[in-house]
Amino acid sequence: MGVVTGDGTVGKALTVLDQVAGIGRPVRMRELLETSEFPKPTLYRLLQTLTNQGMLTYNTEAQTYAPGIRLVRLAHVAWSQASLAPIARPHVDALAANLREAVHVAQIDNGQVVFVDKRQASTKFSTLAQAGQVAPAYCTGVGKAILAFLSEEDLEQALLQQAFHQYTPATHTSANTLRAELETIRAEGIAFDREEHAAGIISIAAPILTPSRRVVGSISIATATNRHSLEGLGKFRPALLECAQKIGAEAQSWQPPSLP
Amino acid sequence: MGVVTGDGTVGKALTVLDQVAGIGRPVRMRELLETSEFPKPTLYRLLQTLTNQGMLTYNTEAQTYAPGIRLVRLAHVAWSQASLAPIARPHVDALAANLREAVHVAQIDNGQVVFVDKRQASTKFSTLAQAGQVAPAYCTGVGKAILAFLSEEDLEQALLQQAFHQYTPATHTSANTLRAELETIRAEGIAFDREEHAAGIISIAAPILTPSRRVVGSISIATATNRHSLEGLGKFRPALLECAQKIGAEAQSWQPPSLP
DNA sequence: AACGACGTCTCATATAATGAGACAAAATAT
DNA sequence: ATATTTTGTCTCATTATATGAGACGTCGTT
Repeated sequence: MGVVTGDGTVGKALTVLDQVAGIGRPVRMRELLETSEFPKPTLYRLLQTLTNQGMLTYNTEAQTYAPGIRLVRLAHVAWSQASLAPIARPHVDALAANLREAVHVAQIDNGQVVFVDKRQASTKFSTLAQAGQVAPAYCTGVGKAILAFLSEEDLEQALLQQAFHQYTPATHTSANTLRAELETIRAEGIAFDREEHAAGIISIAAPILTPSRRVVGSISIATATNRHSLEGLGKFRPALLECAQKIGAEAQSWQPPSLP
Repeated sequence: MGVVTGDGTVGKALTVLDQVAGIGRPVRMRELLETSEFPKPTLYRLLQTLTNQGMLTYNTEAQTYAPGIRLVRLAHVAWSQASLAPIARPHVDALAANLREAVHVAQIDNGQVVFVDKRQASTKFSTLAQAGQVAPAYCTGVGKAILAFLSEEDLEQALLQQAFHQYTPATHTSANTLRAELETIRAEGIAFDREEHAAGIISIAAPILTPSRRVVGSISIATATNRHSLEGLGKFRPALLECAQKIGAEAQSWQPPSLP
């Protein structure tokens, strides 16, 4: 599920690359080996290949691997072409200027949502470093906002890719209860995360729809329950919808990366 | 030079990935084939593999390839770990707030410089989309600022990687004239691009040195000759050095990706 | 000094990839 | 309307690459 297997050595190398990238800090080969599907010499060789190619970097003193500068080079190209963030950013900045909360931009990818940008009026917080974060679709505001507007076929496919793991008592644990809520989201144009993914975190989200009603992503305002209530978040609905509508208008010719 | 060959199928796939990413817009297989080193079925299969893996996306209507969402996911991890930008950004924002010009952050990669961030007080211009851009080291301010502070061994290696192509009459065309200027840069702590890479474009740059005098990158202020003179750029020297020093202090434990 | 942990290397064997040529569909030229 | 060209896709005999058990070396721990 998710990452396609059966693509020979390239697939294996990318699996290793994902594993290193997923750790989020420099990591030794031994630690990678613990959860790797590959035997030690194979893992070693794949790490060597990726390092030689600049996709990973190796710290000889600490004996650790980390993402490499070639990945950074590819990163920016990918971000500017394959994500909504360049189109969305000016609109999200305008929205965020009037808020104390952060505004997120997300897209769907293999049934998960990828946060591609986060903007906040305050510049205290590093933004891009938190982009690229992945979350489940079925229990996030941004995820449900996208699911609700997928085509019937894409929705069925996406529902098969949900784990329905119960993160909190509020989490959907079946496709059927989720379907019912998706109907409501379609009617109201807005999705809420009611502490479904993490206790104490709520959000309000709107889908980004092109003029031809194709869903390409979503935006959300997330906050902590000790800062806002759901009712309080509801007040952001008009501004959020307007912002999403403006992004959608510019995204008519933008093509989201298709599912593998 | 630059990208290591001899890494089998993974190396080939990454070469194709770079080619698609380097185009900067969706591209058809035929166009890729024109400059590809691979025969048609090989290129076709590598493109299929990368698309299956989510590193590229394929638009069936336009029959074009473009970077895929999996690359975006990897992108953000790489950017936050493998680039100086997260550390540098708050300092560069503070510097840029007082300027009309853009401030760039760069790192060295295989003898070239990679721009990893660009900040400007005005938000009119898309910033991140221009990061990831690569330029030669020998004829850019950021490049010369880094070269001047490399170890003897790393400098020799980097000089071998310079093409010394003459972009303008001001461009260095030999290692010897460059070495002389690197001495001056070391003495003054500042590098200038005197229309060496592009006519009409000048910049002032400072290396980012950790407390242990390791060069990890550089920052620069670039402008057009019809907006500033070199003398005018010289006035930014104290602020640029201070900004670089602050970044360097925080970068002591940060490890730049090592050369493959 | 002995042992364990971890990274690195070897090579017989297995698997994956190659690329010329063929084919199909769409686009272009006549 | 028909012929030709272009482009993308597929096949398969052959070649090249990759595998992974076991061994080895270095470093850390006991």
